Amino acid sequence: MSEVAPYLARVPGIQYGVLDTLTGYAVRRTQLRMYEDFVQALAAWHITPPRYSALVIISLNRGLKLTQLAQIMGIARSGAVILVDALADLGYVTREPMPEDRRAFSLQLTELGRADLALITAAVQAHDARVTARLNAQELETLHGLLHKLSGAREDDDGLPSDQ
Amino acid sequence: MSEVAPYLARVPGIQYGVLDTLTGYAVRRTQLRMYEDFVQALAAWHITPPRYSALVIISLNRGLKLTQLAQIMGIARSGAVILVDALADLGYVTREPMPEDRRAFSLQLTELGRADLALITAAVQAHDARVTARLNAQELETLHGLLHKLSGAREDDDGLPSDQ
DNA sequence: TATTGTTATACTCTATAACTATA
DNA sequence: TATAGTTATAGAGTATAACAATA
Repeated sequence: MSEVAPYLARVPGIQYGVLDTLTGYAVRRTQLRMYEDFVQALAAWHITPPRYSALVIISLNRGLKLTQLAQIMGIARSGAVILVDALADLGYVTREPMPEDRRAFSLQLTELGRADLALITAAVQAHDARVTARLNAQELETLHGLLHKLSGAREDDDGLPSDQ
Repeated sequence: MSEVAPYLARVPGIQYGVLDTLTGYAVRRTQLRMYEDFVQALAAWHITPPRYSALVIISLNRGLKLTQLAQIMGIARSGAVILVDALADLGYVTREPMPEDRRAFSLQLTELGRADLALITAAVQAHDARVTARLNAQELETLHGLLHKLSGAREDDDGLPSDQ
């Protein structure tokens, strides 16, 4: 057993003062709690949040190059290499040669990757539903709308993809 | 200039699929964006979110021991040592001997720490207000209430300190 | 010259475990 | 024996920079 309790759990009898008025602190508490639950819930699959995001994005956007994946995820190319290596080690992703550019590879989900992604997605959705179980459908919709405003959507961005 | 764009920024033309339906993903996007903005806004003060939380908690809860700070922040004692060392290097915190237990120290804010904390808090509040500028007062109140439900408050927890 | 994927390297943050001095 | 603070060490996760192959 660890000496460390869940991150930022509220301790009775402690004054938090201005921290309780900051949106950033509330978001951080929530994110740490959900992240931790995700990692535990998906531990058996060896899937972390970034790995799951990469799997979903690769599955939905065929022929993605490693550099594109890095841009989409906002990480360095060297980080994308490590991420793709991990997904390849799990047998979920392969690097396919691109005839039109022999420097690059096309990231592809394997059959196993596609099959397991369905199961993993079910586990992720169950985790998400469990953690948000205290909110009803309308509250969830409200929360998503508010978070969408905060997370950088531009006023003129309708959120729809510009092509495909 | 870095090769890396802000983390998880939405890329036009990319399909995100199930990711857009997950509360955890929305919270993570928001948290990363706000965290990054905090760090930039407070860079001149050498204050990160954990350092700020520690400063506030030390200032509001006199005579705190390092082990208690670690428990409150949900980190290991070794991490609290590093945190307190950083705040001590900034001249904001001192370790005062506790006559009743010569193993322990009482964490105290210095005069400089108390004075600068007021200025730092103003900068933090300005950052928080700027990042949440797209939400009106009622939306902010709604968001805080929803996040509070998600971040682990128990049904029977009125949020009030049990003593002091 | 620029780009793609890769490797080398380092920095930050976090953890566990062992140590010391006290209790 | 147990606890408070510390130190040593290691593991993620991230970054920058340099490299070979290709454009």
